[in-house]
Amino acid sequence: MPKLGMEPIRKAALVKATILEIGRLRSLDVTVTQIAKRAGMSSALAHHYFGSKDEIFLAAMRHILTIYAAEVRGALMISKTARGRLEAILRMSFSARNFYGESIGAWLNFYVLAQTAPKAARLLAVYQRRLNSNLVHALRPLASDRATVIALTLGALIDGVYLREALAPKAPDGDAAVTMILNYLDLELGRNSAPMISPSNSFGAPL
Amino acid sequence: MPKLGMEPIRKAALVKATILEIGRLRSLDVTVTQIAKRAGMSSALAHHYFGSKDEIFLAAMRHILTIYAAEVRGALMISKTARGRLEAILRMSFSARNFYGESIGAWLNFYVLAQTAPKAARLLAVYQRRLNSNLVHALRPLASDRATVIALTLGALIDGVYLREALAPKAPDGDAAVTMILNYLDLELGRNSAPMISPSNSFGAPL
DNA sequence: TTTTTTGTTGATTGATGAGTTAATAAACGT
DNA sequence: ACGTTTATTAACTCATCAATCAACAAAAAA
Repeated sequence: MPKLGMEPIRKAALVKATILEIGRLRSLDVTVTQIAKRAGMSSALAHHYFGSKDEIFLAAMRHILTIYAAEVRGALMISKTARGRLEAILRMSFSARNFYGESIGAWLNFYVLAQTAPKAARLLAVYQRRLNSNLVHALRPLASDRATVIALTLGALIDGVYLREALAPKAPDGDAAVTMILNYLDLELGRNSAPMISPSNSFGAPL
Repeated sequence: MPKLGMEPIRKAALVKATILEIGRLRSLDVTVTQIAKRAGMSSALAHHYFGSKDEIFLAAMRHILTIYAAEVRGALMISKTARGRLEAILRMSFSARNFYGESIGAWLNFYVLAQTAPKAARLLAVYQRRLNSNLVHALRPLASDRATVIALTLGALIDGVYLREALAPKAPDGDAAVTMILNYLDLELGRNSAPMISPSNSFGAPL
């Protein structure tokens, strides 16, 4: 009983199932059959729509990055101050959608995939460039010459916290992650002037 | 022509070959046959000595952690000041032995292994606890109450920088990594002294 | 000298899993 | 009505790989 127009539906289901399964097993050793079963279809159909397992993985990765990018874009638009934009980027990086069990597990494994799959590496490079560009942009008015260094450090910090959460047996705590990184940021910005609009800086003002 | 006492030699060769192959392929999808061949023996012999592929991986991981721990211990012993001890930990984390292509690639993959193999997770937990304890210990006299927070941040930064180097197509730069992290550290400690020993800082002093 | 222990490998087994094929069927266009 | 396109899967092929086995060789112990 072939209802037509199934392609996008099936593809979306497969992408979702892929992220779920990778997150659940915390490994890229997920079989196409597993993914397909969770998505409610046969493995043959998965191959029919995506051609290969690699393509399924790439589609899942693309999806995660797309969601994340959209969230950051949205949050940036409603942020007026430079400090607010930085905080927005951080909050989105550890938002509920991106920072829960399945996504975190999938992330780490995508990093691994990027080590061997050139297409995955390119996707990840795009994400990293965009993140860095966003950070530098927001930092420029606050720390003109040191913007690039701070952006690099922030990027590394984000990845590091993510990595540690991926390993932690406990449930991830996005707020704690953001607080920790903001602490570093305020330390950096507190140094050379930097118009301190925002609260929660080292002067002890409450959030 | 069986010379006796081969066991430790063979095992060491296999461990070395494992790290090399995982680093080279940047993936845990290394076959026992590949490892054994690089170590100059048959896959059957590898199984004979280690019993299973998992045990081979664990031995390799244990080896890397042992080397790293020994280096840190050694560096800590000859450091007199608290600040020197912190710098020592950082330098060792990005030292030549730990911070070159093969080891970096192996590291990231051991993190992945730890997600599924409980024994690997335990090993990694030991490393993380020891690192944190070392950091807190060295930080205590410099930032008594904030020591734990700073230690956590440093740990995340180390992992984050490592992760990014694992992905970068270019050759790793340990000095740059250390400088970046020391920058954060001095910022935290800045309030109370912190002599600027390190080169290549924002003052533009040449190496 | 016989027996046991240690070292070693080619060949085999058994499982698993990616990708293909052949077939069925319902919708759509003409 | 009829051929084409889209949806779908059971069954199959083919490759890979971890692990085991059977066998041989040499040193050490008895």
